Amino acid sequence: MDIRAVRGMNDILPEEAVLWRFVEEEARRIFALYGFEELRPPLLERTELFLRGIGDETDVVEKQMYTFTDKGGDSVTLRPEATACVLRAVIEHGILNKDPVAKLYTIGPMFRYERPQKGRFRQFHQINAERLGEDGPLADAETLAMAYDIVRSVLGGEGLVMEVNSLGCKQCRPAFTEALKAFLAAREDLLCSDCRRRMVSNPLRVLDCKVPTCKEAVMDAPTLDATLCGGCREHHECVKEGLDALGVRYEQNVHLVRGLDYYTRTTFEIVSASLGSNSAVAGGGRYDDLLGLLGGPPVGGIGFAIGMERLVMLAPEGLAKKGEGCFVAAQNTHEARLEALRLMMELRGNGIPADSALGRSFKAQMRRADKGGHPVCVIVGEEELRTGTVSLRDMRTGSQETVPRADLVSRILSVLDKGKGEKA
RNA sequence: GUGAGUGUAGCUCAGCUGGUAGAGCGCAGGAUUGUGGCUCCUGUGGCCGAGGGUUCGAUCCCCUUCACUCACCCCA
Repeated sequence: MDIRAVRGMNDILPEEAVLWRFVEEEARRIFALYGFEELRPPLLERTELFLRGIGDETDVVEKQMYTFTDKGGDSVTLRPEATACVLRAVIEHGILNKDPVAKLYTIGPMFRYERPQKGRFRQFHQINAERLGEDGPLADAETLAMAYDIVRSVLGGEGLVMEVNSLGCKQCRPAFTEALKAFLAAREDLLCSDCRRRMVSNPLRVLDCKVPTCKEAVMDAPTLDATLCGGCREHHECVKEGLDALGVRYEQNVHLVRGLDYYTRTTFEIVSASLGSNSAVAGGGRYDDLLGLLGGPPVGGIGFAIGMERLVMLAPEGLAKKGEGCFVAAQNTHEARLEALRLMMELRGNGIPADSALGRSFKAQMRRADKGGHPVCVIVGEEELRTGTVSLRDMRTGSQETVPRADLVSRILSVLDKGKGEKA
């Protein structure tokens, strides 16, 4: 084979897709519980949307976007994240004019041109939520709780930590940034070479550095919560009260920083130690100025993204099971095979999945019935044809019964039901 | 963009100081001519990532290149 998948873009094979579907279904179920509705924007947007939305000095925009000129001469970009896309759609369709509050989710692929490694790909998938028009802290708390619920529904809560922080607003953050720059400048010789560069371009990032000496150097750096303005401080305290009320355990992480420019006030990450260096399963926060920046009404919002690859990677074994149906095996005669076809159509007509491998030897058919994990095998042979019956073999116990053809559907339904009951 | 590691069967991997490949799993068939799993037997399967060099001879040594993986960076 010469042609391989594009670097960083993965096939999700049938065995894995079962789990992916499970994860998506859990997310949709929980979104519905929280009153969120789905919005599906396109994968391709005008490049300027991301330049304005994400910030043109961020890494994502500077070096990670799949940008090209289309045949009409427009610069377009495969979306690197969903927030800007959803907000664009909200503004374009005047959604907030009909209802001042919008709770939206979207699930799908994102694209960033990065070097792939564990938990990081060029096409990756996010479960994304945006909540617009509610600027109060309790909306933050509830949104964080929802993110945690989704992650926990797949991972079970073990080894997960919800980390929260406040980045302040456009009034109080500049003061903090200045204080931090001054602090770092005084300790420049203790920092790694990357951090020396960052202390100018993006001083907040230094707080997040993983180099031990840097970690030590910033131990007693000025912290955000010390310089937050009264409004931000109150907001943050109330978010935490809300999380307490919702029963979400969290840790304050004053070094938690986000890579996209638009965040204000509340930010959070859900991290898992077992993910290696890309430890965040989910991340997000509040963006009070973004909607206005993109030409929408001056209201705030809060959102998050959950990394599906990372979620799937951490999911326990055997979480999602294949749907159960039956397998139809026929003896090697033309008549038996035709009868098998008729039976399968009748089964499917009654909503029962029916698989087969009619061209193969009878033994091979039975083997496939077993490997496919079907609980029931329907057997059609000369004997059954002659007597107007079919044989039903319970593949789990090995017991077999012969029933009148007319009773096939009802018998199978009851066997499948019984199997479900035993599992539950 | 930077660094390190790894490329051998569909998958996971062995292959000694250079002599043109092996196992397990899988798949197919049989033992069991109408019955899966367990067991046993048989079979299928490879331009040893690609190109060049050294050598009588290279999966093995050298160079180049590509791919993958991990880490940095950044993020979900």
